[in-house]
Amino acid sequence: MVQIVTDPILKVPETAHAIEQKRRILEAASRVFRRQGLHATGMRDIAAELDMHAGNLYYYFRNKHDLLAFCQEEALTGLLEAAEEILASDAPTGERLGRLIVVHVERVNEQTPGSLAHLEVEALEEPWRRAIQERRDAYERVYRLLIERGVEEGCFQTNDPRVAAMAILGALNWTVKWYRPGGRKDASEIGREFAELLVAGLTARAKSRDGSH
Amino acid sequence: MVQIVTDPILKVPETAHAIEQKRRILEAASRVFRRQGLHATGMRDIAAELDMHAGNLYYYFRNKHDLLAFCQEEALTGLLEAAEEILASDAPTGERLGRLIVVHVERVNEQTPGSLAHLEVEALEEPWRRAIQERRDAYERVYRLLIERGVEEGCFQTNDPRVAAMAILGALNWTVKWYRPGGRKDASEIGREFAELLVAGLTARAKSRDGSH
DNA sequence: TCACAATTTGAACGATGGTTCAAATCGTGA
DNA sequence: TCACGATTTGAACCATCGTTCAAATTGTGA
Repeated sequence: MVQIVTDPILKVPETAHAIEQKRRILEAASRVFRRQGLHATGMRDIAAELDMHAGNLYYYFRNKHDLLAFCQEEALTGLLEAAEEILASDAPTGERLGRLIVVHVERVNEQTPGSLAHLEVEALEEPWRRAIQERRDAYERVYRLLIERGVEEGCFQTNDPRVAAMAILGALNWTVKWYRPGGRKDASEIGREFAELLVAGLTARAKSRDGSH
Repeated sequence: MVQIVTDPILKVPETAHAIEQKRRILEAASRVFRRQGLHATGMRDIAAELDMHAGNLYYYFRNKHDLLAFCQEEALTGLLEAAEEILASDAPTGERLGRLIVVHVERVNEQTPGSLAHLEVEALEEPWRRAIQERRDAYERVYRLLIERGVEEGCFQTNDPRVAAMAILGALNWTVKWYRPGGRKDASEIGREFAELLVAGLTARAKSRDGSH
């Protein structure tokens, strides 16, 4: 994982135990953030989730922002890797966008750490915020570039690919506000229905524009 | 404005000055909430925005939750009124949905108090939370019912009107995270482009389903 | 001008939560 | 078994923030 802060690196011996503890702390933090909400979660809550004391968290993380940024970093890394994989495939553009949508909804709703990716970057202070914001921007660009490519190919039609990308990402990100595992539909189904709606919104007008249907 | 808390009503003489002060406080609170973020805004910040002291806020509002709920209540009232007006019109269903979308984006981004409507209801405690959640649910139902009506009429096609409604509302609500007044496009333009994309996503497959085009 | 209600002030209080760190405990290799 | 590094504890500290309220100030009607 790329070091994302510019302060002197916190010196923790990279023992197997330390690596495992950091992973456990990040996972616990994500669960509690998701369950209680970001702002209602304190360091004591995260520590309690692991039957440890808050002081211990500071052995592995510089401060709360450091911990939160690691959570978001990991989530964004997962999304970016998934995005690269999908972009590298030779599927049609519309199908690629659809798969991006499904993967996004799945990852932010069904996997920890996941739900915090770029959702509340404003809860971070500098320099963590900038680091995460850049990763987030890179992820948004994936959507915009894919939409632009679709417009070039003639299979999408939109006046402003960036606005379309933001609309799509908004729909996807807002799912963490209302979707709960264990309901009538799982995140994959939600993702697929979102993909149908949102991709159709782009392709429909391309079809009616070029008259071929 | 309907009294939304069940605690004994805070006794403030309804003088012209008091009414004007509450309005000014709500407007200032919305501005600061919007500028700094809900959780980074304290009572002292809101008071400072009006060159007054935090203690004074407690003359007009029971507590911070009361103030926040008033903000959200006002925003939701505006949205619900606009929704009722649009539903009462005799425009085609797709056009009505489009107008709802535009009005929503405009209201949450260009008007104070606006941006806080149902965005962070989880920041409220009971009984304020329940009151706002009910209003919010009523507003979501407007979208779902309109989509269901469109499906019945054959101009929309979707497997799950509720999921479609949530996708649309997610796209709309997320605009407060990234849209800033003064950019290349105003909120109305953003709203119109959203409407094109999202309504097209519903109508497109209805067209391809019934084969008439 | 005065009495009184309305309104504002601003210091203080209590709770919360991030953070620190000396001491204690644990784990490991010799 | 022991020394030493790794890790954890947990109380304390400090800052912040919501809230209170006695006192002061302002506004208004008689």
